[in-house]
Amino acid sequence: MPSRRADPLTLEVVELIGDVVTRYHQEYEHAASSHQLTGAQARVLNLLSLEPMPMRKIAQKLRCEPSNITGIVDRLETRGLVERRPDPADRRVKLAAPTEEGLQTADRLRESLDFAREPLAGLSPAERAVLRDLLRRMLG
Amino acid sequence: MPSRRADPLTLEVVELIGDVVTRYHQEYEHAASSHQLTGAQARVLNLLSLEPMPMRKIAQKLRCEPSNITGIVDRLETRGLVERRPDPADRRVKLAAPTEEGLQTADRLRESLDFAREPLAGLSPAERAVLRDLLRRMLG
DNA sequence: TATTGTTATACTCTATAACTATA
DNA sequence: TATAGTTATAGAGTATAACAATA
Repeated sequence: MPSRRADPLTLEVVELIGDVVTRYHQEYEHAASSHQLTGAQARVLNLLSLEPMPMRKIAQKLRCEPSNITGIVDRLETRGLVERRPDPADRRVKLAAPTEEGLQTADRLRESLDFAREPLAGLSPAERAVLRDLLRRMLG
Repeated sequence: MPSRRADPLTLEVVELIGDVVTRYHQEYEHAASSHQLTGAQARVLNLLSLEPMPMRKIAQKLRCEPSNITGIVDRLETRGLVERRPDPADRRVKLAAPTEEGLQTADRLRESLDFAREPLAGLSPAERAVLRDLLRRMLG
């Protein structure tokens, strides 16, 4: 791939997207650590609060090796936020599911995780629709 | 902060931004590892390729503790991509600077790091300007 | 044989605290 | 005293490979 020089406008948009990504991650980590969770733990807890799932599926969602999930769920389980249940349909499978306390933590986390909600408040509904359409096209 | 329920449009935009963040990070890590670098190493190398700087300043840019930078620069130095130079003005300071090979690696990395360039190719200049303005307002 | 989850291993990133050499 | 960089330490995330239980 030859290095085509992008125009200044494109470069600025690329940089702005990088800024959004940076801020998003900072606020995500901060929100997680305010609940004594790491970013990875918060992501798994959020995932499970939507729907209990096998360890392997968590790894697929997070795009990492299944062996990593063992440790992350171990730590959430030690904290009493998640539990492992047998899968009646397949005894090899363990279903990870949030406890009642885990669901509450996930809810409180989600409230502080809607980073974009505040900045979007400054945009009109029409502008938000434009932003939505542009982002959709960016993501293909 | 009470949990106000956001409208569907806002929620979709929030989710789309999350998708952009996810894809950005995946492509960043992939581009870095294609050069046998970790994400943190790639970020430091890119930073230094713009301008040599003291170890402490790298930590400020990356928003991490200075002690972490020692190891990251160590690994880049072992690879021959970065070198430590004395600061004539203050003998406590070590300036981290890219080697010739480090600059070349940074250049090749940058070519594959302009993630947004390709997706933006589908947007007209006018649409890019709209996106730029919306992102600017999001970032305050 | 193939799949699920785990264990063992090794590396990297991260923060904290203590150390050194300068200022 | 204060600052720059390092070292030591510990915890967490990650990938790879090998393993037991089950399909």
